[in-house]
Amino acid sequence: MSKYTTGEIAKLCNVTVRTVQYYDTRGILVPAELSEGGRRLYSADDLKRMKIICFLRELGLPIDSISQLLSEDDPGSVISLLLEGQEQALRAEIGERQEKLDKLERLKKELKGMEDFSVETIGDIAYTMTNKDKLKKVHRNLLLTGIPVGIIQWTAIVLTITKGFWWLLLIWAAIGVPYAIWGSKYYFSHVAYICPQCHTIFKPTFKEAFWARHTPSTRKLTCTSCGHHGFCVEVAREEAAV
Amino acid sequence: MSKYTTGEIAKLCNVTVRTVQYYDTRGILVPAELSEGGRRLYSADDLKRMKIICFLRELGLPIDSISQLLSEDDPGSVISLLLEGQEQALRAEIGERQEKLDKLERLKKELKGMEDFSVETIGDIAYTMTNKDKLKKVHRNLLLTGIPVGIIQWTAIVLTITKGFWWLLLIWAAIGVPYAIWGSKYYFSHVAYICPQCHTIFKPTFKEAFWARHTPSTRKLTCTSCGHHGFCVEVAREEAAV
DNA sequence: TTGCTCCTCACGTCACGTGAGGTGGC
DNA sequence: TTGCTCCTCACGTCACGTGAGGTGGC
Repeated sequence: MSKYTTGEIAKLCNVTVRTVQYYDTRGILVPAELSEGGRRLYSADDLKRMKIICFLRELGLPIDSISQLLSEDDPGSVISLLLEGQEQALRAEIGERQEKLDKLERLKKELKGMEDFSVETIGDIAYTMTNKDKLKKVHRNLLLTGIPVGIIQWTAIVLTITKGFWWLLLIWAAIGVPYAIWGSKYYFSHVAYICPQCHTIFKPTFKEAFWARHTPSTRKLTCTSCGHHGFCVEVAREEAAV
Repeated sequence: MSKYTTGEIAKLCNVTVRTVQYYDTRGILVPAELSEGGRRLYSADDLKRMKIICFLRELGLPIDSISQLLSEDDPGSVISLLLEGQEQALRAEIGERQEKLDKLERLKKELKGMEDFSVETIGDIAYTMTNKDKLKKVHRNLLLTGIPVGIIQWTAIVLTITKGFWWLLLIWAAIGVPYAIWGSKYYFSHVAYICPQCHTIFKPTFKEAFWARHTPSTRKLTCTSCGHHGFCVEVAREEAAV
């Protein structure tokens, strides 16, 4: 009858001696006998058991589950449950890492367009990233109301020019001008700006914001906190913003 | 100047009080001051710092890396290195889980076709799975040599029938018969079988294997170890197999 | 005074890795 | 006798979670 030492088992299963010893202390692979000097001696059956353990570990199953499976009277009923659970766990872990990767890529993309970089910049980017959906909602609200109004306006203008319906200009003014006022008010009361200097989130005056130069995502403003004047990134305003 | 307690910081950053305390002991977020009673009091800057820490933690960056980044004079040069490293780490982790998932799916598929299941069955499946590539190679070798021989044989047969070249039958015999003998010898000296009863990997006699009923992956044999007679899964023979 | 929050130990997690110091077995 | 293998503690990993027992602050 062939006997294996700890080191032999380890080599045959591509693990360390420490791992074989550990499985003994965990009670999952107890050697068939001990030598007089206290060395572990494994049988051929032990080797088979170890191979099974290693295979299940390669699926990521925790030792407790393997232990349960190996000591079960009817392993057939347990195995599918364990595998199902493990599959879910692995998918969850992959999803988690994927989310982190996505966030990381977004951060990398944002950082690429930066000239002078400080740690606070990361805070600003983090804020705009988590805030992005909210800001989109503000933009969409304005767009959804703006499109019908725009259609009415252009219809009025076209009819005025082609047909000479001058009275349509009155309707244009009656609808378009109040809408423009309401729209601007709505917009500037739902957004705020991040100062690139002191990284404070501030609300500019309506007048300054209305007339300021801007790009799709920034606006040239004066920070109400530190007085810095320059392009500031636009974000949706938090309800609890001070 | 607004001051935040541990609990307030925790709530504003969606973490537990314990986490905030832990970041203090790690020296990554030390409160601006302590109350007379020893309570942590955080400043607005501390809150910003905490937000940055939380964001970086959401990317999976270890605390040591964050600590390094936050204390760096020139964080711009460090950040891209850290992000690059983290991206690689995440991809590696995803790949690892994906591999485990693939193995798990293969195991599930194999288990589906099983009627009576014991733990040792997993060992057999594990063995066939890791052994699969080797077995494929044996099959391929036989196929690659068999195809040209087969073509010669069929050509000989066709010419024999259509043209009446009877002497071609001699060539057919001279090539085909030795090849069949060599091929069979080659095949059965490179495969072995797993007994479904005692899970031993055994080598049947040439004669029994040659005449045995078989499917693409099994063969009806008598186990040399336990004497069980039934269909046994075919595997490639290990060099060191005893 | 009474809840509620916060404080500091201190152990637990999971599967081993990594010495340290000693010994068995060929 | 000399390497080599193996043995048993025992601490370390990583970012907190979870009590226990006590106290600050409104």
